[in-house]
Amino acid sequence: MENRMEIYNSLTKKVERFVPNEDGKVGMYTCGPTVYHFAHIGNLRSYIMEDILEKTLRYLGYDVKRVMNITDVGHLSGDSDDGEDKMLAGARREHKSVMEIAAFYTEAFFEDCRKLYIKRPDVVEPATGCIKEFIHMVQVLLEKGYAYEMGGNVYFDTAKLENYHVFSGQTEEELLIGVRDDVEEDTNKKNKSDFVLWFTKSKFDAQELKWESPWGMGYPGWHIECSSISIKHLGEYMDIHCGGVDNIFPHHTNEIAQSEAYLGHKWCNYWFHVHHLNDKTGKMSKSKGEFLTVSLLEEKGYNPLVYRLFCLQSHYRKPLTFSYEALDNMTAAYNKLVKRIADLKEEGEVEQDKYAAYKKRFADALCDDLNSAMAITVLYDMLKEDMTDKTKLALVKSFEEVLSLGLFDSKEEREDPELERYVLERIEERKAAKKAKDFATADAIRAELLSKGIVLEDTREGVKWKKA
RNA sequence: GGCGACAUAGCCAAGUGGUAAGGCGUGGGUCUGCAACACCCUGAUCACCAGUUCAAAUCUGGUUGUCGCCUCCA
Repeated sequence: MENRMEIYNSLTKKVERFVPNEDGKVGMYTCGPTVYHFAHIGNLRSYIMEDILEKTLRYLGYDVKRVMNITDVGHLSGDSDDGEDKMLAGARREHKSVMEIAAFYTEAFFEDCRKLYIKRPDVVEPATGCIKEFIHMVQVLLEKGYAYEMGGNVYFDTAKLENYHVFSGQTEEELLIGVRDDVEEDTNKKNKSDFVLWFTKSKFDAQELKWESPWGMGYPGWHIECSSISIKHLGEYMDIHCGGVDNIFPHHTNEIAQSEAYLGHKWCNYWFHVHHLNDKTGKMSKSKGEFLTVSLLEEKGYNPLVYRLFCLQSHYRKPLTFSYEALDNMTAAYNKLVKRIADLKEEGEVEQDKYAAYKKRFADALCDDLNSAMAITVLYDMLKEDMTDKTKLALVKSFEEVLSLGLFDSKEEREDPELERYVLERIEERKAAKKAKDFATADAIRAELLSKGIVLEDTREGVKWKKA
């Protein structure tokens, strides 16, 4: 098939034509959440933009297989020996078992995704389900001489690689200068950048979850899971790997190191990284400032899809600053957009030439390094165009395959026959009152419906109503 | 200290060589029993300085600022 997608590749630092290994098929991997707490909306920005990427590829006709891991073990607060497992910290905080915590926050994560209309990946794999595969990979790395045992743990030997720092182009020495001083050094490591593949001994030894391994009872390091899970489901050659920019180092760097050492050849061709959501004070994180979750936005009266639109209006490779003012703006824009689409009628015929032309413009925008803001503009331009409503509706439906903004939701909501009958009755009564110049009664009816959450509007085409 | 990203109107933001898309808001107007909706009109020389060019927001160099990464983070 025709490959027309252009996408920025963090590996080459260039916008490149996207050409999958196998024509028409895409293997896509996403680093999933560490399920020790709720996801904040900054985390979700990545998943929204990855969702757009996946849906764009499908829109273009690719057969996409997308895999996501769930990190429910092995993600330490620090990668050195004294690190504390995030999961365990979460469990202690809430007086629950690690598995309970994992189950709860995994569910919460997908619930957030559902609210944001993020498609669930084809394969979702928890790390704890792949221990056998992790052990196998570590064994192979040991056999090939890329790993060593020291002090009870297995480490990856980064000195065995010529190009470990593939993303940054920095050398070992450069990275060491001025490095943070709050990290305790792990004296077992041969090289500073070596990382743990398998733990059996750590100062923090109260792990709930441990497995038998050739090196003793223990648990996997964080990086091994993504390599292993992706190879398990997508094979030895992967097309595109996604994640937030902060994963570039060390996580993705280490993934590449161990995967390519294990496989003996190039592993993943394209790396897609989404930049951060900031607030006025800087990067949004769980450890400072307001902990913004989807639920919190809902409590404050915001539709999660407004946040999705907010993300789509900016480029994934630019930092985005969150503010309530911006979200208020976006709410107004969103409501206007939905209303405009709800007012389209099933009239006329689809004008095929215009339909095709706008679909092309829309796809072109997305093919231009996922220019979602421009895709939204195409939507607005299309709605302004002089053509039948039927054509516009067909186009909105088509665009929604990628945008997933719930642009038809208000139409669906209307399909409540009982409510509709009642409202139409009241509208008739009001009409009669208005005709008799009894505006007090007319206003009373409008007020009554408003108290039930129904907003009336007198337009040129007659009275319209919607849920507030 | 090293590496990297970004800097466009009140807010969000597109635009990578030919004299600034779009959205929201603001102000004015049309319509209207009122309100709302809808529609029309309304705004910036692109952080700063220097350079390349017939031509720069767009390329080069520098300055300033903001943010990120350099083993917690999407």
